[in-house]
Amino acid sequence: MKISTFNINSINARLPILTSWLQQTAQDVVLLQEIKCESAAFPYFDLKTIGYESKILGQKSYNGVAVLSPYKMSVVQEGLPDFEDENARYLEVLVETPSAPLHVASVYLPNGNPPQNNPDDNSKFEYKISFMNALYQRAQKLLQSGEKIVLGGDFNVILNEREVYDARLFQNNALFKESVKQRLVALQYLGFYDAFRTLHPHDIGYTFWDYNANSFAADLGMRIDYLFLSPNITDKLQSCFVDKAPRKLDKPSDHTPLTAVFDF
DNA sequence: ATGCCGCACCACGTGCGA
Repeated sequence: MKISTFNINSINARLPILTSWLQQTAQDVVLLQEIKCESAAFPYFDLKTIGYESKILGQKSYNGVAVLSPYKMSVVQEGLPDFEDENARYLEVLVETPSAPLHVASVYLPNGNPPQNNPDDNSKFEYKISFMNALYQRAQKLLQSGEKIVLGGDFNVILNEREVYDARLFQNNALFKESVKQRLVALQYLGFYDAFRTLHPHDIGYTFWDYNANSFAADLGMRIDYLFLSPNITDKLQSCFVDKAPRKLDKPSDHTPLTAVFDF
């Protein structure tokens, strides 16, 4: 069982990269973020042609999340429960894999930094905190179900100074605020395991590099994409790695996929 | 990196991202 998360930064701008990556890596479940389109513009047919069904929560221009799989899927939750959200940032799907039903969520957490033209506006940060609170509540409920669960996506959180190329530059950034880090730590204390860190306690695991300058070539990255696993699949985790190949292509996303492989 | 790039769109400038 191979599961990946990938912030695609517009699925239509990235369709050739996505389809060739899918064909080369043969995924069982893919969690996409920032598809940046509504259902009418989503490339269902192109993905179906290479063997993938799609469930999406779309939005024009911004945000938008999706789950791809060759297996039967049913949507469980569009958006977080008890959380009014005008943005498409959370999609929960039950995937009927050959070995077991798998409950997955594609998560695109808000960035939380203020708009450029209004640095004192903290409304986006408050929105981020509210989203994280609602996500915590949902995660708690999911764990109680006893199902096999993967919460994956772009969490827009740098957990500590070792997860970014230069923490000094992010001291006041919404990705690195104490209240934000604490909430992602709290999610783990519920019983969700950070797949990459579970198997790689010390390795660099950057998943994002800015488009600017030579961020990727110089490895000026950060680890902000995660696969969080329920305990009943963490013990079946065989490997977890950042797949840097798609980031090296022409016209890449600024993120690259994170992949986990299980022995079920 | 306080946007040097790239995306979408009521598009040739603006909003947004991390």
